[in-house]
Amino acid sequence: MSTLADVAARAGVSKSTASRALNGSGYVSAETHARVTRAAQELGFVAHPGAASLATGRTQTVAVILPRADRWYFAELLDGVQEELLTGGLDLMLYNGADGSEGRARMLDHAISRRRFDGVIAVGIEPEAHEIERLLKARRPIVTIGPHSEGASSIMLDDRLTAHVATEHLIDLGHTDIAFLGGPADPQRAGFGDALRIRGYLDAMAEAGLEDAARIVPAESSVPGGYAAAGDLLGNKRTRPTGLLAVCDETAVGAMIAARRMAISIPGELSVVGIDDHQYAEMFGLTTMRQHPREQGRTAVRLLQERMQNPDAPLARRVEASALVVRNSTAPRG
Amino acid sequence: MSTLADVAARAGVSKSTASRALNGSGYVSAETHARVTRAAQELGFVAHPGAASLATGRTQTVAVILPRADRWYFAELLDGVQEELLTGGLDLMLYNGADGSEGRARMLDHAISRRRFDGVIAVGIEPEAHEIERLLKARRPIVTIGPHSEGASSIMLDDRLTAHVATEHLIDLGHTDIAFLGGPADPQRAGFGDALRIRGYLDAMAEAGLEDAARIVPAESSVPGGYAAAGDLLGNKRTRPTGLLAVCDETAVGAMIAARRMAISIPGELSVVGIDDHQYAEMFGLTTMRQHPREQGRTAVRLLQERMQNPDAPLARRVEASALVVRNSTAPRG
DNA sequence: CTGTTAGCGCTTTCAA
DNA sequence: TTGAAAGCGCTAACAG
Repeated sequence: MSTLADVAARAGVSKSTASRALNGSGYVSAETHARVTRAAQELGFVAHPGAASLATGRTQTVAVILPRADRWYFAELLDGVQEELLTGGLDLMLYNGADGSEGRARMLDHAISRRRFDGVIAVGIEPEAHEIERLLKARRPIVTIGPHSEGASSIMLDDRLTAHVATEHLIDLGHTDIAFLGGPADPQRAGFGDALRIRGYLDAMAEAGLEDAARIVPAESSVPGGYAAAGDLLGNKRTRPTGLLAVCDETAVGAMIAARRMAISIPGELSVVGIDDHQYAEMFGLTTMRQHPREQGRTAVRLLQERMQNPDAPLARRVEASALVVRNSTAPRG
Repeated sequence: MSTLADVAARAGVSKSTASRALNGSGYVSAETHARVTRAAQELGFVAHPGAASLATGRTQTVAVILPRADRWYFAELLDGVQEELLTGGLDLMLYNGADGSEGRARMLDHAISRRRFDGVIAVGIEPEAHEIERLLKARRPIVTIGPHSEGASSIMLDDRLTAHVATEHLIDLGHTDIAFLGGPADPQRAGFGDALRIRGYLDAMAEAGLEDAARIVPAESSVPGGYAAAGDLLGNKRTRPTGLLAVCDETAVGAMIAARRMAISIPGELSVVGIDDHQYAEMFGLTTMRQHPREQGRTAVRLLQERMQNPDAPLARRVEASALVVRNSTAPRG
């Protein structure tokens, strides 16, 4: 509850000197600095953020836009962002709402108009939604995680390569009938990342001369989603593939559970590869492409901070690689 | 970028009148009100939150303290909170960090000292951590979700009754050898909710004269946690229980997967009950006690708003009931 | 290196 | 019902 004036009085200096000493900006003698810091400490002084923001235009807050928190990937990301923000003394204002949901647009408007943040980390924003353009109008630096957008720094998994490598892994094991499990029923509406994963899968199939065998089975990115989709796909023994690349580990796990229910042995009769290296992958023995959302979150904060300090800093565009983690869900074609 | 002064000028009134018109406080003629609102609209005016907060002391922000975002329960809760906050035009400042984690205390101090929020929603705070006391010092209303604390409103599941009912369900089916799966290895360190669930389980067992058969098998509240713990528990056919109450659905699902791997039929040889009605419960046919974290989140916001508007409003203490949802994971003892 | 002086944009008495 | 004026607590020129 004490104000800068109190601190200044106690230290026997003016408010401006106190301010300078506390912010480390401008010249202050070592002795004065010490006196002021001590006074502040003794009074338990903490600057009123509203007042500071009014005076400087800065808020020490980062907005995080997230489609949802209930998937492993996003939750991990969020944790990483939070950790890194904390070390910088920045606050995290969360705006979570599904793409295209009713509240989402309203949320974004609300967020932007109140401009309560110095920077934005936007996760999984679809370029065609033009959300980035609206954010850019707020003239705050932006880092996207997922699809890259003009005017923003970005971090993304090399989705295409990831799916390519995963598919090749199956091909190398001798599989020729490999299905891709994931994406919406209407492939046109596939999210950016999903579309790239499908692309990588198709490329790899084509390179191996298997383009005719390629098939894409829509599935939600969740365990029940993978379970349901795999149920249909694996039901008929005649048409069942021997290899499966899932859009993410959750979907892959769902498929594995479905397979087990149908008494299809993994990896004996069916090899499954996921993408993520989800917390559950280990227990299911799932072969997968590992990515590090937590690290991505931390990196996003660092990139953002650079541009918050220097708005003219160049935009960064990071593409992350993933590594194949082989467990027991894949084996040579029987 | 336009300020209240701009709006006032455009509407041909003073700043104070404009402010009154926009905030709906005080007397303003209908005609003036209309003119001001129009002017504000045309200019796309939005009050600078920092300035408003400096003048009023209020921030239109609610802090949410969460142990983690990667579990279904917390993620759902968060979504509910966000939705409801949005309808009230409030912003959500997130502080997530595991109980007792290194950053957690720092986070809380940071949050409190900056007092950037008008109220707090604290999820799963353990009473003995004294975090609530520290929050109360910030003199902001608090709603806890989970353990109740003096001085705060609270919403909690009736954990004890829930576990009691779930256990009774198994007893009614004729089971006598029923284990509880969950809680830490050292029962003293069980979280508040977990401890109550264990209590409810023990009570029900005792009431049925089964106290000697009661046993508690520690397990993490996660699928892999349930899987690992069930592996040990179910391994020996001699000592294997016929009924299992898991601390949450994730643990229950893990146990079901473990059972299936060991070719233990559910519900033929083993009945399993969970708590939550998790997104996955349906697909696993899991019998469970349903709770509604999303609704709990919304309710928390409403309770908080009441006390934000009127600090003298009485503290609320809501205890929510859960309902038994019977699926296919439970059956009469074979 | 330090103090004085103006605000930042809004709300809120108080008088009119 | 409206306006003038005084801050809220901080920062940032500008002098000194």
